[in-house]
Amino acid sequence: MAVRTERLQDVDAPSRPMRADALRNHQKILAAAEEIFALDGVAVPIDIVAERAGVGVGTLYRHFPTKESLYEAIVTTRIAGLLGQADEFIDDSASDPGAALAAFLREFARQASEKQDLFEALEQTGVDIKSRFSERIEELVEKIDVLRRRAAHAGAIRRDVETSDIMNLISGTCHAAGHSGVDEAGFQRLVGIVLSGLQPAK
Amino acid sequence: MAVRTERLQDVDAPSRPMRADALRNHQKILAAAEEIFALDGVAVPIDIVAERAGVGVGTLYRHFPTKESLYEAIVTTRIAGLLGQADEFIDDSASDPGAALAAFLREFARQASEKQDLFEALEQTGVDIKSRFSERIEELVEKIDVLRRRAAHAGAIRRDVETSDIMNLISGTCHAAGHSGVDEAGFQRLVGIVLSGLQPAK
DNA sequence: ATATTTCCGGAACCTAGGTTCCGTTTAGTA
DNA sequence: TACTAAACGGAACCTAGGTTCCGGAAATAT
Repeated sequence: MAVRTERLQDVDAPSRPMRADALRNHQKILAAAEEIFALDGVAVPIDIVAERAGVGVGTLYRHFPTKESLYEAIVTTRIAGLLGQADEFIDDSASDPGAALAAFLREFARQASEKQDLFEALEQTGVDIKSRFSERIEELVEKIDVLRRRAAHAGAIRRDVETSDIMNLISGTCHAAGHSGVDEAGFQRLVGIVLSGLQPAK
Repeated sequence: MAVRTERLQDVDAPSRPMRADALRNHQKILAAAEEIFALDGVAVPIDIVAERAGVGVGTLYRHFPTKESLYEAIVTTRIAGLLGQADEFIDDSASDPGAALAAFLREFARQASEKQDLFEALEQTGVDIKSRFSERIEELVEKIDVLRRRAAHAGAIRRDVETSDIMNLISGTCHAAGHSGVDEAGFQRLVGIVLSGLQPAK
């Protein structure tokens, strides 16, 4: 779940602590959005989210001025989680680079496949710069790039693939898998194919 | 281009041949839609298509009772083209099965990547059955399945991949490539990765 | 307990895009 | 050329979904 609660009023505005009910609603909204966006994607009407949170739309808009801002809050949290996991793989210098990359990508794909919102965000990588979490995605790309370079250096994957290729393959696969309703097993098979495609030609 | 012109009135309705201007408009609409859908995808407002065709919306709706019906007409034509090409690869018993599959998939992917509408249609494979061209896609899957089986039998690709896997990988890749604006070269690289991922483990 | 201030809820508003309607135009025909 | 039926065009309509507004509740401060 991992929800941000602190600092809900603007910086340097020591006015007053947020009212108790307001805080409660804020979290209810985040929780509801997390659940519903994951299941149905961002296309879900905002009213549904409000209803699920047991709150009026007006209240929802008081906390998040825009549907996109709510979406952004959720996705940013999700990506933050991935960033943490990426770091673990990067720091674990024990395992071999090829395995580290593969393991991370599998995890990455697994999450993207079960959180509609996440992959909907990913598949926009490089499109409209307007979305504010694009810099989070940049960070993610950086980290994957580290793993990719190491794997390439170790000869575990081709040298001519770029990190953006990897992103495209994974997010594309997630997309297709999501839309045609394959099960977890089938999904991992797809990722497996992509991973073996990344290996150097024999 | 390849546009259907015949039989625009219902079957067994020998009433009268279509008026000349009507026929002309019909084709202008199809041509405009083909161009615009390919470029901008199905999401483009219907008014734009009408404008591009130099026709009022009313006229457009006289020829195609629904936006979806227009879309369907375009996509059906596109898929028909692919079916033809698939047959060529199937009939050409000279070339080796692995190469035939790869060549067809490359061509398939190339077309999907340059026709937004096509891949938007493909990525719905298996979702809503309502779209009437779903049976065309079935046909396509059948043909790809022939190529796949032969390639598998010849040992050119793994035996554990299903045709739906291939469809998912290709259409997913098209999707991602389309959304992140890679060039033709980058795109073929992605397809290449997928293709080599399909090969048996060394 | 009362005043003050924040917050709540949901009706109302606005926009975009698909679809329909109908007065006008034009092709086909005698 | 005049008549009729088919086709045209685009204003108007309808719906869905995001966003705003404001009178009424509810917390917190005094």
